[in-house]
Amino acid sequence: MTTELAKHFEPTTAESCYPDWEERGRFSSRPREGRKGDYCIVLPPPNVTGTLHMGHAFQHTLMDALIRRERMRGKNTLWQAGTDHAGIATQIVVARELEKRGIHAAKLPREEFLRHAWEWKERSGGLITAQMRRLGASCDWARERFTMDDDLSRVVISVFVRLYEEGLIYRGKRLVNWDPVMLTAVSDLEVVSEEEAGVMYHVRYPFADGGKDRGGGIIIATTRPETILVDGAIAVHPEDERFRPLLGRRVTVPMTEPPRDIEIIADSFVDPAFGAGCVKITAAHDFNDYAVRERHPEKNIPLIILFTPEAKMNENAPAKYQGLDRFEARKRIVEDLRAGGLLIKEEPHRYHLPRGDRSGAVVEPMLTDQWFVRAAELAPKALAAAAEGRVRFFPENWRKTYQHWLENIQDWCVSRQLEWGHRIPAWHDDEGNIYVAESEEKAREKANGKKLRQDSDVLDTWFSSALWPFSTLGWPEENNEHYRRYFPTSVLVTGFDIIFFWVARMVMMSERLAGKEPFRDVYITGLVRDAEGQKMSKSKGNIIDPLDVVGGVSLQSLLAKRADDLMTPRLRARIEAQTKKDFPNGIPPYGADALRMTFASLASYGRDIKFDLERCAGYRNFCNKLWNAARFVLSACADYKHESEATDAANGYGIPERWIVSRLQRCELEVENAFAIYRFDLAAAAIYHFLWDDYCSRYLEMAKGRLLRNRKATQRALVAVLETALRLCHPIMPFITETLWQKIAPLAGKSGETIMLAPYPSADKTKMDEKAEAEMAGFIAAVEECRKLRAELRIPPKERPAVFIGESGKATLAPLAEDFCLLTKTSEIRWNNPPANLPRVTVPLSFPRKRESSANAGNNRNEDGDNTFHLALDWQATAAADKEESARTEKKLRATKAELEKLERTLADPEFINRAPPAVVKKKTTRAAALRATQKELLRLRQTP
RNA sequence: AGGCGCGUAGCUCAGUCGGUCAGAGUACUGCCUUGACAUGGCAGAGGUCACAGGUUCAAGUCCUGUCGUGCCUACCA
Repeated sequence: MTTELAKHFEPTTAESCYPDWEERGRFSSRPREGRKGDYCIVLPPPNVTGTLHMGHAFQHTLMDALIRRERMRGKNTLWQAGTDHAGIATQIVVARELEKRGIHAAKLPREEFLRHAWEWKERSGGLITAQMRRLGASCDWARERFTMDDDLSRVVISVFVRLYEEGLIYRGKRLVNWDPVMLTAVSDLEVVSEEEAGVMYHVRYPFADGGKDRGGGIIIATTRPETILVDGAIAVHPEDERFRPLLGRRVTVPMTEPPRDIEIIADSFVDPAFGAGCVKITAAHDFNDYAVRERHPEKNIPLIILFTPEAKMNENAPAKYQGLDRFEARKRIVEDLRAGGLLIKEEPHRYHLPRGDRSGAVVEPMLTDQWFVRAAELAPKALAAAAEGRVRFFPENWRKTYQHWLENIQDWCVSRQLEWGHRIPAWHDDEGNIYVAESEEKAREKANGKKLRQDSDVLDTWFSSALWPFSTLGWPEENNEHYRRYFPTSVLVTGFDIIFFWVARMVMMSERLAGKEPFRDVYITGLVRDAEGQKMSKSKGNIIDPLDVVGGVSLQSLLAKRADDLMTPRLRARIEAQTKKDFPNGIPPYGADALRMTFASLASYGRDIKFDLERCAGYRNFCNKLWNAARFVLSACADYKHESEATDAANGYGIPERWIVSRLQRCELEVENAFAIYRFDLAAAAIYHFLWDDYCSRYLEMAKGRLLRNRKATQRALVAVLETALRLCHPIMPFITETLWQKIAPLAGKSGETIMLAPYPSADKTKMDEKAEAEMAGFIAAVEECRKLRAELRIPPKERPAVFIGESGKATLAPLAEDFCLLTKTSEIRWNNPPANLPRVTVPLSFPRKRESSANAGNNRNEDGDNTFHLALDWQATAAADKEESARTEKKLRATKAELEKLERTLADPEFINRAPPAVVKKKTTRAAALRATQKELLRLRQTP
């Protein structure tokens, strides 16, 4: 060999092939002659808020595996990459960065802030794509996009204009979730509610007529006493007898200046059993209350806004409260209520507080002008796409979640009061008219040259994301080659956390605008969590950077990454302690292939992926195993010259060669079935077991002996199977397979510059060999029984005793006698029933189904009438080993007896015989016969010593 | 409150059509540095499949309920 392989797999070396792939255009989506179909995945564009996390790496691995496999299967493939501007998230990050440099983002002119944001985008976007490359992602980088690229922005604007003109977008004053820290509206999806401790205040509103009945007023319960100031009504349940007499009566709102009266009205949303049984109605600051007002237009319930955008008390509050923060105001008002004798009761109360998911601030329902999409009009087609199976979910049950949301869909607030994003293409004149157009010029035309200013809002990020699958492919240019070829895309791979945010909205927009579904399949992945099942998050300090798993990281760097940014020292100390405990020596380098294999094997249909580095270590070992297998093959086949493919007979293939080839087909079939339903874990497991158990532990070990006897055929099998297996694993482990394939492929007579474009293996049924598999199954069983016997008898490893094998085993084992001796470290086989004084085991043989009834199967039946034979080692056990052996015998006997009794009970049941399928009856009968033989043998053994 | 999951070996999880289905990896125990690999080999121990009913000849698997647990949606002021 001119080029020796290192003794251990070195991931970094293998991973260095990436630039070559890229430079040679291996990832290109350009269609080629003779390709068999098209396959496209659009990458869910990562936010340019920083770097990729484990969840991204996980999903990217799966997408890359799909793409690489289809590329090898001969399709034109496009993996469309790109990043998302991620409006609010990025704006927060950029503002924070500026803060560090002493710049107050809020005070910057819009243009200046945007300049900083673009700088940040360049940096972050570069980091993200570098990370993806490091993990092996085979995106068509030449087509990489950003949601705010000029052409994509133009599409966003034109879609907005179109939907506006079609009446699907409108502007209106509506109650929206307002984030008083970010100073923007947020959609209901961006609000997280968690239970928190609060206080329920019971407050008396005096009767306006001065009546002293019922204690002189009505008592309401509230958690937000500060909003009393702008109450518009009191509501009770229409059938609540306690309050019925009060309907229509008026009460005075406490502490208003000048005092205001409001009416007691009936509305069935009030729960008589909760709180005081009656509710104050603050229509401008509560969604329920707003709805009450809409239901009772005749009552003219006032709609008074109490807060500034920062959630401070505005001019509608009495002078003494004006300018106070809402929570400060609450304290003061409670004090004043108490002083005025109107505070009847305070009790601790747990309730859900809505907070902005980005800022963490308590969100305020606020009446503002916003832009909305009439989602309810878009939903039916999106529902139909799923119902008709044009869009299929994997796993299927996520379809229900999708449907449920679409069936209950609300209008979508798409305006955000931010700098960073697609500016809404609407212009206002001084008279309050609005002109929606694709450019200022066009707007001015519509406005007859009036002085205009553009709406200062930008669009929700998800608005542009919803167009991503087709806008990146060239839509609305219907003739664009990529659009025609690759749309609808093949599969969307994403997490369940954004089914609402993104998946449903993409389908809605695509159905409406492109007239078809955006993707055929939706594969919903689980969410990557840490080894304890905690969600990975910066604030928890349990983030793992995927590249640190690939390349390793010292404890120091890890601590710096996790804790440096944290403001609170206590949190910092806790995270440092936890990190030191979890990774006392940092993280060793596992390599991209091992990480990818880990991700694949964790990708079952479960919801949570607990990421455990131990698992990763297992697959790193697997890489090393594969590496060393190749190393062995290369050294064993240094003198091998490939000759053209021939029949098994001409190849000189024996049973083991036919067996390993057959097993390979089976593995290929399993992988194919697994990929078809996105069960990457099953594909990974099939590959793992084939390579480790069948190829390495069994065939390769046998090959060591067979190379001496049947060199050429053994070499051919070793090389051909390994070469195919490398191609089979390539989609999951691209680097190691490319490196090894470069060395192995020439031996196998394969040409080609890269494994990436070599054909993907698919099972060849003619190479499945049931007979060889059955005979090898018998052989393997014999080897395992013999090894167990060795271990039980405590035979030192260096000893090579002879082995007795009963006559009925001869047909199966004689052709493999030398292999048997090699694998069991025995000297020779003596073909007669073991002498009675030696402990022996019973080995079952299996036969190919087709030949089961044929005449020669009978030759292998022993005196018990079942397909077994006896095996013993020519070795006198020591007393100690003997004692242990007899203990084991007892245990086996108990287990055998128990199973046999259970089986016999079943077989004795006439119902079972009558109703169960004959195949099952036969199976159990056979099993019972085998157990009886085993039991007989064990009983004999117990008496012999 | 509704919806969707989950509960299988110490840990992380497979188990598709009800019948070789009590499984894998990892951790653990013993032996082995044998010419691909100690990131390895051989062997071993370890589970009342959360619990209770039901359907069935047959249930980890299907049905009902209970307990535990997680997520999502909507919420009572």
